Amino acid sequence: MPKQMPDKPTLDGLEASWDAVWEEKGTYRFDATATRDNVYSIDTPPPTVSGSLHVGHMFSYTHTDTIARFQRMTGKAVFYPMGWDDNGLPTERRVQNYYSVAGDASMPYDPAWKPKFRGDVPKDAQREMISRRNFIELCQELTVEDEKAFEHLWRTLGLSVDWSQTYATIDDRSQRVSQKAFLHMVAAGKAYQLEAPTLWDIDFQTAVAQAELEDRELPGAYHRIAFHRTDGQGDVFIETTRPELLPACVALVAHPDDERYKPLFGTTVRTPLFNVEVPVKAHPLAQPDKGSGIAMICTFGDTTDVIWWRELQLPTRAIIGRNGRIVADAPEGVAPQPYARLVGKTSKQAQTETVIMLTESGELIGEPKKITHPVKHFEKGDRPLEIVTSRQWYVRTIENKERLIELGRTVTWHPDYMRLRFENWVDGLNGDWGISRQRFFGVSFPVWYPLNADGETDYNNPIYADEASLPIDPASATPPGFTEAQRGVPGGFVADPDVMDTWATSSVTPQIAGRWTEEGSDLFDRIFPMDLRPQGHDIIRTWLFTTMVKSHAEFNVAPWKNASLSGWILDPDRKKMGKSKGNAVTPIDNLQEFGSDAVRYWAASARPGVDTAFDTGQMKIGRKLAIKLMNASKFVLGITGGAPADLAAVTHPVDQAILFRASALISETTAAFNDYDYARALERTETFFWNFCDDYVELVKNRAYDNEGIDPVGSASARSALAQVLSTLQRLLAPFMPFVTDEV
RNA sequence: GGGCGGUUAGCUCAGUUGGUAGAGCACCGCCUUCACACGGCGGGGGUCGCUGGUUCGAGUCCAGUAUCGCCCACCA
Repeated sequence: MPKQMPDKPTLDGLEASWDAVWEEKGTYRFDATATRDNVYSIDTPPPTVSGSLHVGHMFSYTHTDTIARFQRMTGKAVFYPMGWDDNGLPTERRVQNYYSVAGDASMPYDPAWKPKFRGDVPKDAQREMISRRNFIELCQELTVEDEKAFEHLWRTLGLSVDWSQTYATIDDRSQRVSQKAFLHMVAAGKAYQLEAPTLWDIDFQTAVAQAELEDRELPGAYHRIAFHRTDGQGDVFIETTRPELLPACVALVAHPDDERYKPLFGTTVRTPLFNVEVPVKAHPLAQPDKGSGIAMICTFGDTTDVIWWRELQLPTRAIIGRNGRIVADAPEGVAPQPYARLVGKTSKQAQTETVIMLTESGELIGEPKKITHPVKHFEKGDRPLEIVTSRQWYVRTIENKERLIELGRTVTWHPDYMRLRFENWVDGLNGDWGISRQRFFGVSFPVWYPLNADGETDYNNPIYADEASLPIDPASATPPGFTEAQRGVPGGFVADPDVMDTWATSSVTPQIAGRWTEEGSDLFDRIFPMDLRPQGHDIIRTWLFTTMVKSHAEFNVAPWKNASLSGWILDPDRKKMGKSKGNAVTPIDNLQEFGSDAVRYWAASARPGVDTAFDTGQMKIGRKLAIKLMNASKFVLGITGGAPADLAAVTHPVDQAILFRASALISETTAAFNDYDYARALERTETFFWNFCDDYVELVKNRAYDNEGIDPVGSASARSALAQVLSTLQRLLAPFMPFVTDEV
């Protein structure tokens, strides 16, 4: 029903009132009967609900929303779901602290169990061990509150999401889809398990994937150490930053063309202190200009060690345990006396002790030379990664590099150069994708292993769950053909204790949102491959890449037609916001201060992919624009009485000219939107709007009023043109400022 | 070492077939006249990183270079 035109239009309160209207009318509901060619589907990024809200969220989600609103206005049925990423380490850590619990994958589910504490954990409380399923239930309980806060923010911001299409990455639907996709890959030979050296976080005690690594500059020192030639011809000097790995040394290596070391190839040397005979080998990866040009190979100091160990077929002498401490038993052949002095120590402590021993024995040459060097870390971890041998699940990527790049080229990238980041990442992969994690809050592998008569696990004959039984937790469910009483006993079975990496779940968001293979649902066929994947450019190597891998494995097509990459929000010091402490702004405050349309204006002013400074000045401009639109509309509607435009009445050349320009603007902005350049569409519309107000309106004002009644034809012409252009402007601005345009 | 992006007014940025440099903010000045003081109008301010080339004409195209940032590789 028409509202009374206010004397003084205001932006205040529009968010709440229009959100209620949109919800009540189901304005943004997906039409599930629409056919694929009339659907526009969006693979919305599920935000990490255990993280805090920040302005970066509003920024990138606004970009997507302008596209969604544009597509809806072209007549498409827009599939715009929302997911919550509650799966993974951040949630797990919060749950541990909030309820004072820890997960134990071997414990059975106890449906009656309740937590003793909720946030009010006494300092001396002992963490209670609970089953994985109980742990997951706590995670779900705790994240519900966060999800509410996010939904409130999104609604206030005016995201035209269909709120009946939501999911959480740990809910049953996500688990079923993740497990099913996994079983398909196993059946097709695209996923496999392998016991191999793995990058390992000693604090979280889990494997870590290549995509989760980050380098940090740490102080270190080159230690020059003497190895003794077994032919009695003197010593060979190596330089190492990790002398504590001496007992793990399995060979020395130099470049095949290095004249200094050529005579040594094929001979052996003895390690200092530990007195192990190791060969001297040649390998092209050895760099003559690094250190002394000859390096010790340890199992394992870094990823190059792994390559040498594999390619030169060297033995294994592992000394670092999964907790990062030196293991109790010395590898075979290692002198026990000096080794005993290292047992139980951390790498750092062991290094100090080794240096003392080497100094005592005279085998450390000179003072260690201090350096700083990059050291690999888990991006969420504190201490450097170690490499330990462990059994993990992998998805084949290396053999599919070419095909993945090819599929990447079937996607239209916005901006286009982001495609190269994807291709560079794929091109640079040096191992398959490790998807198993030794954690609790994640999707479990639907797998058990038989135990032989001696109670040993038979990893070669895994028992896979039936697809019909998914989702399942093997720690609680019993494999086909067994009874629960056989769990953990010889001749029985054990569950796979691991969970999937968080990316192994979020990499199937199109399948989750689209209810893939869900009984009674044909949604997936209507939305897949999806039209758009919007996301930040920082997670091309994770989310975008892994989604491509899964889509390739299951469907052999790219999961979307377009990928649009949003930039970062930078604080005024050009630092990434939210990373450094104290500069994070609460988004809801911005929305209240400037109005959602103004914040959306700021976000939409940034060109696709461009890192953008947080700028309240730009929000002020947006607010000004929204107010101007109100006032201009008040003027036009006041003069026309809200009557629709009669284009036949537009006879005056000035009026025809403005319609002509408006028409050109529609073409230009439509083209920009079709090219995902929302910023251009906004900028052109804004420029036109200000010219319209400043020039055209002032020019025709008196003729439109026609207070004297001397030119009714000219007046009608102006009124119709005003009404028509105002209507055009409302629609062109609607994707950016939905609250004020709907109000008008 | 490889790849990518930026470099235009004090600040944040736009500038799409090459055709006499733009916006907002900030600064200064004017205006409460019937859409707009949560405002309007006007003003000052730029050798478009640098060098060379193509062209009648280059912020725009080409080559080179400097510099900042991001990603990757290296990690003895």
